[in-house]
Order: sequence, then structure tokens, then C-alpha cells
Amino acid sequence: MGRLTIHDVAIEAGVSDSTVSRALRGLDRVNPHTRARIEDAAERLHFTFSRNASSLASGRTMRVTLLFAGGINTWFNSCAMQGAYEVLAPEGYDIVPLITPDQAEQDRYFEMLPGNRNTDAIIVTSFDLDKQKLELLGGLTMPTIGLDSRSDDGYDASVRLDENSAMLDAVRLLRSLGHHRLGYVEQPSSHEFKFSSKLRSQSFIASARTCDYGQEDLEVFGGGHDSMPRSFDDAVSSVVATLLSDSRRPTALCVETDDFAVALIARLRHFGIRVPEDMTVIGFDDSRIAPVADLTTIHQDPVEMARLAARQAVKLMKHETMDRRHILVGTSMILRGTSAPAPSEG
Amino acid sequence: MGRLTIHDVAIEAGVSDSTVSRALRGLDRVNPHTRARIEDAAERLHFTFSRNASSLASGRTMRVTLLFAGGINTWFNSCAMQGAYEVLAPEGYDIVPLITPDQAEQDRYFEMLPGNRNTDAIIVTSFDLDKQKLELLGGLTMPTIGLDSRSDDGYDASVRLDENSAMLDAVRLLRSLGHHRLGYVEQPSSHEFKFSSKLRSQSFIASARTCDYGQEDLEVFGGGHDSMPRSFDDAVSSVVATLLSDSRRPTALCVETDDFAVALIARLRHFGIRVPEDMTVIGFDDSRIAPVADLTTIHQDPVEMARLAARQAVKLMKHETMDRRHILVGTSMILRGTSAPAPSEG
DNA sequence: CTGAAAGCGCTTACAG
DNA sequence: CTGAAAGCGCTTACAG
Repeated sequence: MGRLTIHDVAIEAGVSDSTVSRALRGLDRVNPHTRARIEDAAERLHFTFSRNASSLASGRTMRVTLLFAGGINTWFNSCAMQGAYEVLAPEGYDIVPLITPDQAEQDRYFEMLPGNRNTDAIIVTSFDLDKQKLELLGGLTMPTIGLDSRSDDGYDASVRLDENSAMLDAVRLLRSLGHHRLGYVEQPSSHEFKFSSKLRSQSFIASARTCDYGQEDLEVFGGGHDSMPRSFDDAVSSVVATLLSDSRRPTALCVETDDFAVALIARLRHFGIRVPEDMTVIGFDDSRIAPVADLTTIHQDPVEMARLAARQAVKLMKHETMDRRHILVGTSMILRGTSAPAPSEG
Repeated sequence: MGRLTIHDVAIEAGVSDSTVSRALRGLDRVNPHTRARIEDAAERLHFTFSRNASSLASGRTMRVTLLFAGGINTWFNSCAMQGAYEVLAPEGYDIVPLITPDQAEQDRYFEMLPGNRNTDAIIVTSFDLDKQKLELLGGLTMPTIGLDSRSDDGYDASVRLDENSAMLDAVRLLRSLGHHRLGYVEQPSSHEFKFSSKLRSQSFIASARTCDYGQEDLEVFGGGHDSMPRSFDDAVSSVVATLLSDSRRPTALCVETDDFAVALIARLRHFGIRVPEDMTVIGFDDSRIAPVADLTTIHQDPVEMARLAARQAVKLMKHETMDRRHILVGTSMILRGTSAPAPSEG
């Protein structure tokens, strides 16, 4: 039992180690009879390759690193792992998650990256890296793939959301519902990191301007980088307070994430602002709470995005040609109960 | 740049490979001066160990496998990964998720397990394994830890929920609220696998009997193993239909999971059964949707459970002594808006 | 189509 | 405290 090597199989099948190696890996130039005998022997012995030995000899680790800021158990990150797993596991790769919780650890990881021989590719999720780190990625011999990155820069391939088109959809919906004053609500990030979702407020404003909204009818809430990491609840309160005292209060809000939108709606209702009668609220993500909260939102599919990123990784590792290295993924509006026509003026 | 080995560091520091190995791994019997020189050299060269080479030579893979049925992006599983990561990563272990989506793949994995030299321990999550597989686990040289397993059998260590005490809490609450007829709602599993949560209906009935409820005042819904994998929605419908036509309809329900409870509540309300006025509903998990849905529920903390399991794994791998190999974790009732005193009879 | 030999980059006794 | 040597279990040219 256990601890058996390719050599045991070789003896059992009456061939050399090299032949076992070739046969079991499905390489050609092996006599069909021989191969069958070897496969039988391996099966009988319950032989499994030592990945370490294979890797050391071949120079391929058969591992793909998924780099996260923040927990594995967030909606986006857990979906990213799932999607990556679905395409990488069948290809024989292990996926290994790596969290860099703060700037110091991130710096240290990137410091060591050029010498890192423990992974065949890196999928970098939702990071906003500075120029220096992006250049470092670009100079790496191993492929790096950006998932939900801010831009394509520095990555060998990337999969990103089309934030502009998403925000344009939202603004068009609000315009068709007759809303004249719009707000965008940024979520305070508890992290030191800036995520790609921070791009949305800019996209939102730009889209609204395209749709003939004037600057005076557009407002961005919650983007206070002044006082540091506020709690989620405090941030909600702060936005609601601003809204309550707003002389030109918007009648519709786009919120950076579903989570924040749902908390915001609860607080608004608590203060007598009805949703959607007085205020339309649109979330972003269509994560698991959106249907529960009956939230109108912009749907994205992080599992599929991760599948795409993983397929890019596979192609890069195999040095296959790729039609598109940088993929922009579309979103879709999901209409639910938190959006309605604008209240009549007064 | 890159591709450098321990030998390069040895040359740079003017010592032998073995000394570099010892120094960089923090072993004793190295002259402080020599060690400093080596560490400097390693730093300067951006040297990183090849985990494959280390593993092959030492016989330790520095990898821990997390075995899942179902997706990585479920609430419980993603929390389990997070908790395991938190304790295993600082110890130098990679965590590698492995999904066995169906019985066939699970069988194949277990078939190969005895010859598997690619992991130092296995954490088995939420599985209900048959006797044969449990025996196989018991015979393995590498440690196996059950997380949310049905029982302790076959595992070297385990971390489980105290389902009995959880159900007793729920029943006591319902009794104190004056509910005379209680129901337990099982969730149809889309999987071939039976999860540990399936034990709860038995615990519930037993607890209620302990609290002097008669068998005729207790009812279990949705446990139809007859017609195969029903959809989530169909299952909700079926439970509601049974409730509507029930001549002795319970006034309180314990539901196997929060997800199912929330869907059930929506359907009940749609059919005019008010929650909590007409019907008290208690969920299980206290997952992310529970606060959003204002759901009274039984709280569990899978991240912490996974941390405990991972610590057990570390101790087992290090052959340290353990005070308790099998840990039973408590739950707590979270009172929210879906529970209320029983409606007056009539 | 098959085998002998070298080598992947470490760790681990064993001397000294 | 340090170094030379063997070995971990494979893969990969290279002969044949």
C-alpha cells in the first residue's frame, strides 16, 4: 500500500521507468499493448503520480495562484474561485488561493514574485496595482491574468466588466422613468486597496452627461476619503443624513454594490423615504441578496468571468494563440421592485 | 533574475548548499554570523524556495486538501476555505480545494486516496460517507479531519455542530412563545449526497418530545425522497401547499436553512399567511441573507469551525498531542422579526 | 517503440 | 557549526 513509485509499476508491468512515465501520461510512441499492460498495473497498484516529483522534473508546477485582497468568502471572490476551479481542475491544475490582506503583505509578495517558481500562472483579482507593480507583472516570465482589474495594463490577459456600458444602461433606464436628478453612492472601502468598482462613479457621471443630464442634477455620495475606514453602518448613516438635508435631493440612486444598496434602502425607509415611491434605488452585482431584497440591479456573473480568465491562463501556459487577450464583459439590468417612475414634482 | 537555486545563494554567501538550507529554514546549529550573511545573500538575490524540491526531498507536501461536495461559492464552503486559509497559510501550507460533484467522482477520488502523496492532510467538508469510505479514511497514513461531518467515525479529528442543543434551543423558544403545534421543514437536496443538516429533523423531533410535545403536534415537511431532485421553487411550493391544506397547521416552523426559510416566508405571505403574526419561522445558519430578511435564526460560524478544523489538522501533521480530537460547536439563537407569540386559538 | 542516464532543487543523515 | 554525498520520484533528451 501507499508510497509507491513509478518504479513499482515498471516492475509490475515488466518495463522501464521511462516507459511507464510515457505511457501513463498518454504520450505517443508507446506500443498499445505495452500501454495497456502498464495501465493495468498502475490501476492494480492504485498508483498516483507524485506531483512534486513531476513538477520538479518537468519545471511545470501545475498550480495556478489566485491572488485576492480581502476574504475568500466574499461573494465575488468565492465565485471567482469556483469559476477558476471549473476550468483549471479538468486541465490538471491545482488552484491555490493567496490573500494579501494589506499593503505590506502585498508589497512583500510582489517583491518575491520574480523568484517565485511555485506557480505556473497568477490570476490577480480586483486589484488596483500601482505602476511599479504592473511593470513587474509585465516583466514576469509566467503569465499574469487580471480579473476585474482596473485596466489591461501590465497583464498578459484580462477579463473586466464594461463599467461604461453598465452605467449607461442604468442612466438610460432612469431617464426613461422620468428621473431628473440622479445620485451615485460610493461604498466606503474598509480596505487600503482601491477596487475596480471605484471606477463606476466616473462612468456614471460620464454616462449621465452623455444623456444630457446637467452637472447640477448629478451628485456623488459617500466618496469621503477624508476620514479613514468608516464602518459600513456609519457610512450608510452618513449618506442618508446627506440625502435628508439635500435641498435638491435626487429621486434615483445608483449604488456601488447590492450590499450597500440593501442597507441603504432599509435606512431610507426607516426615515420615511419610501422606496421606490419616493426614491428609486439601483444596485450592482445581482448577488444573492438582490432577489431576496427585491432589488433592481445590474447583473454580473463573476463565475463566468473567472472561467474566461482561467481559459486565458490555460492558453497562455500552453503558449496557444489567443484571439483576444483582453475581454470586456457585458452586464444586464435586472428590473425588480426598488425602481419606479419618478414622483411628480413638488 | 528568476530561476535561482539554493546553490546561487551558497556561492553568494560563500558557504555550502546544506548550510544555506539550514540557515534559511531557521534550524539551529548555524553560526549567527553565517546565518546573517546567508539571509542577506538570499534577500539580495530575491531567492525563494522551490516548494516542489523541498517537498520531494522532505516528503512533506505542505499542502492541505479541502474536499467539498458542491460549489466553492456556497456560503458554508467559502467560509470554510477562509477559516482554513487563516490558520494554514501562516503555517506555510497551501490549501487546495477539491470538488467531487457526484458519486462517481467521489468514488474515484477515494479509490486513489491510499496512493495519494500529494497532500499532507485532508479536511472533509459536510460529507456523509458510507462505512466503507470511512474505514478507508481510518486506514490512511495521513490525517483526515471531518468538518461538519455527520459523526466522528473514521476521522482523526472532527469539528461538528451540536445539532441537538441547537434544536432544543429552538423548541424551547417556541414553547415559551406559546406555540402548541410545531413543524420542521426539510430542504430538498439537489445533490446525491446527504449532508449533515439532514440530521436536524431527527434532533428537532427528539427535542420537542423532551419538551412534552406530543407526536401529533409535530410534523415534518418536505422530506419527500420519493420524487427525485425537485427544484428549489417547486419544493417551496410543495411545502406551502401542504401547509395551506393542513387541518392542524403548525403555528411555528423550523427550517433547515436560512435560504429555504426566506423563500418559504415570501411564498407564505403571498398566500396570505402572515409572518410572524400567523406563523413563526426560524431559520438555520445566520448566513448573509438572515439579517437582510430580518429572519430569526440559529447562528453558526463556519469560518471559526474551519479554523478549529485546520488547527486540528496542524496538530495532527506535527504529531502534537491534542486535548480533544472531536469538537462539538455550540450555536446561538438570533431573535429577529419572523418570530412572535403564538396566535390565539381559533 | 523502449531503456539507461542525467538532472530537476532541495533535505537529510553522516562525517568532520 | 559546516560540508560532501546520497536520495526524494519523476521527466527528458539521447541512444538504440
